Amino acid sequence: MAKQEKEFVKEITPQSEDYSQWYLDIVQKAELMDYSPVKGCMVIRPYGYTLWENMQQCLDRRIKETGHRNAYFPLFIPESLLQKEAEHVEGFAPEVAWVTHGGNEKLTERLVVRPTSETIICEMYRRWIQSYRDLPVLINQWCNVVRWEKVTRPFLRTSEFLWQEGHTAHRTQEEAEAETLKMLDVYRDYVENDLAIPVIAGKKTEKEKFAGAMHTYSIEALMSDGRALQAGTSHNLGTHFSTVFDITFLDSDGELKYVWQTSWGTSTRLVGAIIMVHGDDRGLVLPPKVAPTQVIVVPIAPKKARETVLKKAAELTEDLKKAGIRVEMDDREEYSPGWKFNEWEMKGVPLRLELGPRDLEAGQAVLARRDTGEKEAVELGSLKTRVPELLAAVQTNMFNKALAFREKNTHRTDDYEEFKEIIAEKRGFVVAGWCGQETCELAIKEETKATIRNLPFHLQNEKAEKCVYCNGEGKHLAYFARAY
RNA sequence: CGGGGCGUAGCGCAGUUUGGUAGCGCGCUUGGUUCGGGACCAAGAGGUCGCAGGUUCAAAUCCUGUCGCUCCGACCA
Repeated sequence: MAKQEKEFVKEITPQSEDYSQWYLDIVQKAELMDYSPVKGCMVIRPYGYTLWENMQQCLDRRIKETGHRNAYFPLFIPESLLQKEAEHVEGFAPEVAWVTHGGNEKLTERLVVRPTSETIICEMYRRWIQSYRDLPVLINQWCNVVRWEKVTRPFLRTSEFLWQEGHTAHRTQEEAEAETLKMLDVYRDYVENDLAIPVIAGKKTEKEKFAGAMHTYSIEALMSDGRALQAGTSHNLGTHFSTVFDITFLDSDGELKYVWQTSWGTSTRLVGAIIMVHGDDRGLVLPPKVAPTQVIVVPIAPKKARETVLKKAAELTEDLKKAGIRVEMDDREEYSPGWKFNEWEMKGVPLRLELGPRDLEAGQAVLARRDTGEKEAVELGSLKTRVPELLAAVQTNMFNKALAFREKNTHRTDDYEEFKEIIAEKRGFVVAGWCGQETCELAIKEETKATIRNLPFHLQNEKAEKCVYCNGEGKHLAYFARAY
């Protein structure tokens, strides 16, 4: 079977041969994106953009369900605003794009193209917030941001990318912390249930936190090559920004106080995660909940039966569409059924419905799953119930498969030699004790290229034996990995 | 930003060593036959050889510069 697969999809470099090339082949051949004339930027093609739109919908619904509303802030930020929060500027200065001219005239103050919108949003919050009655402010924005990257990869790191950024302001520290954690959990729920990607939720170390945050939480996923990917972050900004932007409110006790803020984001990078968590040598494998096309109908229409087959196939397509399924029929005459099978598998469509003369005679259709390759014959009358069942089964199976892979590739050790060996050879996550010292964190990074992805919540009550590096007291259990 | 690789038709490549009419496969167009895992026949279209200079009677080929993609390292969603 393995040999056969290779033959079928000659367009795509096998993962085992060159994982990076495999990834680059997929993003282009599956028509998710194309390179643009602008260095480091990409064009998201309709197939990729529909995927993104579906992802947006899933997350946007959750963001709204938790009481947030969408708004839009400007693309340009005056230099003086960005400069206000010292840590924040320092973090972003090397990668901002500057606007220096309007037409032919030099601007009196340079503008940055937003790398993130904390500063401009804070500038507005200062005007909008006066009383504790104005709080909390719960706003989200879907937009593009620009970070002048030196090394780019489609979806994973591009100079311009799409994302959502939530920005909230609260009356108390406790409320802000609760919001930060709540939104991280919204991300976890979204990524696990809609994208079928299991994640580790936890706290970032001081070294890895967002520039300007009091502390940062993240969800971390494991790609099929054993490298980790940060899938979403949620920051408790404390009063760092409200202090410098002077966002104050009069509390019920008559005292003027600074608001407590949060911000949180996920980006088109998650498209890259879907590709690398679920994809195989045949191409993309898309989770049914976000797949642009959930079912592709391929009629097998030899001349003598063409009309009856096409008619029935169109009818089935219509029925499934009415049942709320994203279904398309591929009745192009210039391609053979086999060619279409490979094409749609490469594009990751979760379910294929084959309908040929033999099926018609038997009053059935064949359903083929993208995730397992399994085929089954289904009575035409049962399709409307069987298709949703199978889509749900594919979704669940994809998550379980990814979870099993992550568990298999998560190793626990307190021995540094073993640690190095795992990171170098097996990759994946290594769970190890850490003393909390940045010196150890840095040394490990230098020697192994592995970073602390986060200090996971699910292990926060468990005692670490010792620091895997210095053998000192183990303050935390940390997830280490090489990361994208 | 440092080190390596690659830029020739939409895609994958040959041609560069030794300068002399720009080629192959796939794809594309037209017509016909096909259709249960990338079908076949026939006839066509398509390239300022990444870009800019230079050497030469003559440059895809030699020299200089530059841009892009990519891989490996330092910074980031």
